[in-house]
Amino acid sequence: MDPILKQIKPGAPLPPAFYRLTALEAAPRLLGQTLVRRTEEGDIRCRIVETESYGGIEDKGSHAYGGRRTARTDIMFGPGGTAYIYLIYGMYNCLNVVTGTEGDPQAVLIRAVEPLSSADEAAMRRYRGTAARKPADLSGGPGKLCRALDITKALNGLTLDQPGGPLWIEGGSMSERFGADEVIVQAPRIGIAYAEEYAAKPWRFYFRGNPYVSVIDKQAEVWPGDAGVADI
DNA sequence: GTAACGATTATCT
DNA sequence: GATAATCGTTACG
Repeated sequence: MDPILKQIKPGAPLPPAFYRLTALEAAPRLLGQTLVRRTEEGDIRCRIVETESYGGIEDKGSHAYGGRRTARTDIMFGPGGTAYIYLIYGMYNCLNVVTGTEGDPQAVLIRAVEPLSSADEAAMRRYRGTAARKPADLSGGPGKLCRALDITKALNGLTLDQPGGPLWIEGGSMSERFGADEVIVQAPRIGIAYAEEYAAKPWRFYFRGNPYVSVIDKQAEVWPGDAGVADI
């Protein structure tokens, strides 16, 4: 059993130590956890099913590459446990979970979620506006899930490690996280062709076969899991 | 000041 | 598969 996952309790906020992990350690372990969005009309709960790691100043795919600490990226350099939300292509917001320690920019992009109940799905459909014909249309993609959950830059910098705010993360149930046919796979990240040797790093993680995943990679390999991971 | 572009998506062929 | 949409951020001067 993964020593980090062992400390995650279903329905409870993720332990503070989780947010001190590197993005590469945290990204596969955020799969199956519950993202909760509190709106004026009620809570929307969904399960994280696809993530990407953006870690460190050496990662040419990261906004913080080379140590770029600007007004936009500043939140990535702070301690883990906050939301880094940015606007992409002038149209879509993207949600990241900041991890790591002060001064070390680490972030996990949330690329796909699935609603936990039909009520959650209905609420997400309302925010999306368009008729989602298949699951991935609803919340399979970083921009789509932010639309479906009404996540905008107004929530940038928000704390994610304690419940009660507009957005937080709770442990998912172990049965949900490790269903009989549920396997975590890893593949190269999406949309970072410019990142040279970092473009091919297999730092995208998702549940194989999950219909909400944004892009299926036929060459994806099974994530090896907890080998070599220390207790937190 | 200003130009180039992006961790994307919807729509059209 | 190709391409338009649309604007904040970034780098450069």
